[in-house]
Amino acid sequence: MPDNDPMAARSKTSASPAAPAAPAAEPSVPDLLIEGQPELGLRERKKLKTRIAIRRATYRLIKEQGYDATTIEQIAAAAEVSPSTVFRYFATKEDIVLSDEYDPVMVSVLMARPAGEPPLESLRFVIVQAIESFMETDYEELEQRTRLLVEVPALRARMLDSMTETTRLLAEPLAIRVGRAADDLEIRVFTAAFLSALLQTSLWWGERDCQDDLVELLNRTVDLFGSGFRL
Amino acid sequence: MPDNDPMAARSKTSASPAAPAAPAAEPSVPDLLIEGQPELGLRERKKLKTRIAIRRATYRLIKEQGYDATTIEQIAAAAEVSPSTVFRYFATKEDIVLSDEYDPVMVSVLMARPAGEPPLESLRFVIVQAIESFMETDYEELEQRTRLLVEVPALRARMLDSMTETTRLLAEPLAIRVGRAADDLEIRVFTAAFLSALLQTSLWWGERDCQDDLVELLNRTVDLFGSGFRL
DNA sequence: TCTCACTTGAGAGCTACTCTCAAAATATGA
DNA sequence: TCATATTTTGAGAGTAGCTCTCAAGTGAGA
Repeated sequence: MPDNDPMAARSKTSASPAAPAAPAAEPSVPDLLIEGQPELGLRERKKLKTRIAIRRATYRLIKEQGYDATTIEQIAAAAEVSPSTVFRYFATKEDIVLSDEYDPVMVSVLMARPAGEPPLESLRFVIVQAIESFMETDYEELEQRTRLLVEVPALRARMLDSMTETTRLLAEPLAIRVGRAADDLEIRVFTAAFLSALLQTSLWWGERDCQDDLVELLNRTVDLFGSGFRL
Repeated sequence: MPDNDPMAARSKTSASPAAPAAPAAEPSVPDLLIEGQPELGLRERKKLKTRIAIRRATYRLIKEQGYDATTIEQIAAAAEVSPSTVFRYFATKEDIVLSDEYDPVMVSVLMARPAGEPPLESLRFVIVQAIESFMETDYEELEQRTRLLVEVPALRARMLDSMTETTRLLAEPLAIRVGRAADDLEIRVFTAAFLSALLQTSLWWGERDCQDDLVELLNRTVDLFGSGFRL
């Protein structure tokens, strides 16, 4: 696992505090994120562009130097905004890498599932669909993100943490579907365990260099849940 | 949920950078941690004392001021050591609150389980035993820790993160017991899901003010696993 | 008692992150 | 088209967690 060489990193940054910033091409706003929106004003479009520019710059710099060696200052310089602006768009450095907008989509997909479907199968559908759509949209990024998750503890921690929120988000509609209270213990435990299992599956995939079929792995994991863990 | 008031915190710290430190009584080394040790030298005893003093000071200050408002400097002052020393004993501020030595104990308990016992039941035994022993030793701390876990996102994140290591630690002996490879996907997923479920159960307990019987809750959670999540 | 290894404190330094304030850009209404 | 209100941005100062180095202090063993 080729980790960041701290010595190299430090001497590099002290030599040139702002990164060697190739000013990056104007980011165009991908259709996916606009779709269905009622005419974005200039302000909104600019914001989206800035957001994307920051993310792109971050991924590029991390690829070149590693996560730890990449500072917010460098990211800001490369994205041609000020450091303050970076923090206005992303709460933490980890969020620049991890943030996505899939959660609400997953919730609406979940709610659209036929009544009476077992919760486990509903979640299977939701997650497989989410992953497949991610793979179609930007397979490259899925892989890089997964690799980073494997390599960088801080990112793993943040991911784990954000799953807490996802758990809450999914647990509520699930509870309703099976006629339980919104804060039901079993529902919550089930959801959290499920998400944790998915993350481990992704990590397993990443650790093996993304060679396997991720969707198949996920299905194996879901099957394991259904079997009552008879190993 | 009474969170830390940042305004109050800031004005307090800027008024008196070092905490109002009641110098704290000499900590005595609890038997539990010495048990079976072959005579601790003076040096080792001192180290243990320092470790305990830091933890005590931290818990006290957090109780008085909240987690975020408590700085390492204050902790160091209250424990009567230098800030550098605090970091020599604990890698992160979160670790001061969370670190324990239960992991290796759990592993050895797990390995002592009868061959042929279903993995789920082995883990049930391990975890119930760990919690019960924690409750006997220091119920107060268990409660305070759980409450902090509920209230402080940073602590939750760190806890989640440390579970990754616990997963690895438990997965290997488990794999051996059922005759699978050490890095088997199913074993790893199972272990991670299980631990995640336990944490959620603890949080649920904490959110309800530690009123319920934690061991009973844990057993419910394990039962849910065995049922194949038929909700 | 002397020496060696370990532990500690002091202090400088880095970076993520927060806050404030004034300037720039955009939206809005006449 | 211009003037005004609202957002967004950059600059800069500040906090705190964490790392590293180095010299001084302290327990262990001969």
